[in-house]
Amino acid sequence: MSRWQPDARARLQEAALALYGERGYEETTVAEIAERAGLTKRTFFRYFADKREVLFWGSERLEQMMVAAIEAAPASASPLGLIGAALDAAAVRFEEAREFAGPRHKIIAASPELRERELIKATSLATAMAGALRARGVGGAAAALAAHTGVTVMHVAFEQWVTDPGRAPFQQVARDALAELRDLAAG
Amino acid sequence: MSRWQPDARARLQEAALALYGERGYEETTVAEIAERAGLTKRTFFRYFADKREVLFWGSERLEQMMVAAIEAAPASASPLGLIGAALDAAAVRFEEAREFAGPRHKIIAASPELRERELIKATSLATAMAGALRARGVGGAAAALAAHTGVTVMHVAFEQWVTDPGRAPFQQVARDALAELRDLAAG
DNA sequence: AGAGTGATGTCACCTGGTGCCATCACCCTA
DNA sequence: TAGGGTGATGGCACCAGGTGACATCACTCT
Repeated sequence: MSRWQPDARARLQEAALALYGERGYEETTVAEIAERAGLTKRTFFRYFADKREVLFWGSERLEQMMVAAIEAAPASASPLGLIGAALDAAAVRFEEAREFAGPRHKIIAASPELRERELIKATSLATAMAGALRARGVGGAAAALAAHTGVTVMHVAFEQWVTDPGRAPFQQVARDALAELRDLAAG
Repeated sequence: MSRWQPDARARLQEAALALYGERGYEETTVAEIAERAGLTKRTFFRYFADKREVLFWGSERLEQMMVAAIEAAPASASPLGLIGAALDAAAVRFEEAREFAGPRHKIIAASPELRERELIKATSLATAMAGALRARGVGGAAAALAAHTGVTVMHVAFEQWVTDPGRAPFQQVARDALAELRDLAAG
């Protein structure tokens, strides 16, 4: 019998998601999360930089996957095609965590503090994507604009996907959203 | 002789700007800001919701001015023309506070916490502008996209303006940036 | 068997932020 | 002119997020 249960990080994440969902983010204390996970406040802060970050752990992984998708796209791809490839990669990631997406999204939407954190993650993602686009030869200003727009499209699609009772695959929703953008830009 | 000096809010803002600039945001405590302004911590929090907000007071005013500019634009204006009108209004506001723009921008750029706050202000601004665009007949999704893009252009222009030693008027920098965007979208 | 290592607990501490009540200058009115 | 609002401020206690320093204990390696 080991002294410590395994997967402390995952237990903390589950406990946080549950408590934030039950009582709300602000009404939940870090000590309560830790207790529910069978740990202490101090240990919580060893795994997560702050009370918000527990909901965003893994966002670097999404960033890596979308950047990799841009890097791996065929040489013939247009800038918008590269964004499409990145969105396909995001689809894979979102479907992986499908079960948590809804509750997590609801919690974040309800708290300004968490929305702030989400926005800075989105900016970080857009910056990384812009770098990847530049490496693929997309011009500087266009790269930043395309990346930010791509992230905006992703959020729009995510919102639809997560609130859609039928739950069409994210990939399809995202592709539709991107096509809509294309029409808007053309029209 | 009155018990209180006038303009407590302005004094707190000046003290905060000075201290954040001298020591950095995180290294400055609210008690220190209050003391420098001849007040107490408790009073600081009567004027500002938190330690960050002292740098963002007045952002509703910018929002109002940009929205008003969209509402007042000639009926013949295109969506991009409406964004241009909003940027002109922003120019008026920025030139008003020209002397503080540089230090303030530097402080915000140096602190993730402050960047988060700036991002949520930008989102709020974009949302308000999108509403004004819709009221002017711009279609729903296009309105949101145009508004967010407009705010992005504003930030790009601001960055150039604030770091430019020659300090061309913001209006001119913003118009150039908008023209660049137009070319990108067309090309 | 003993030293080393890594995850955790414990404790003290600082700071942001809030609720509650006291204080005091000013204004208004009788 | 006395006295009762009123509004801005101070003072204080308190909670929660977050951190540094050190102790503890299971496990591993030699």
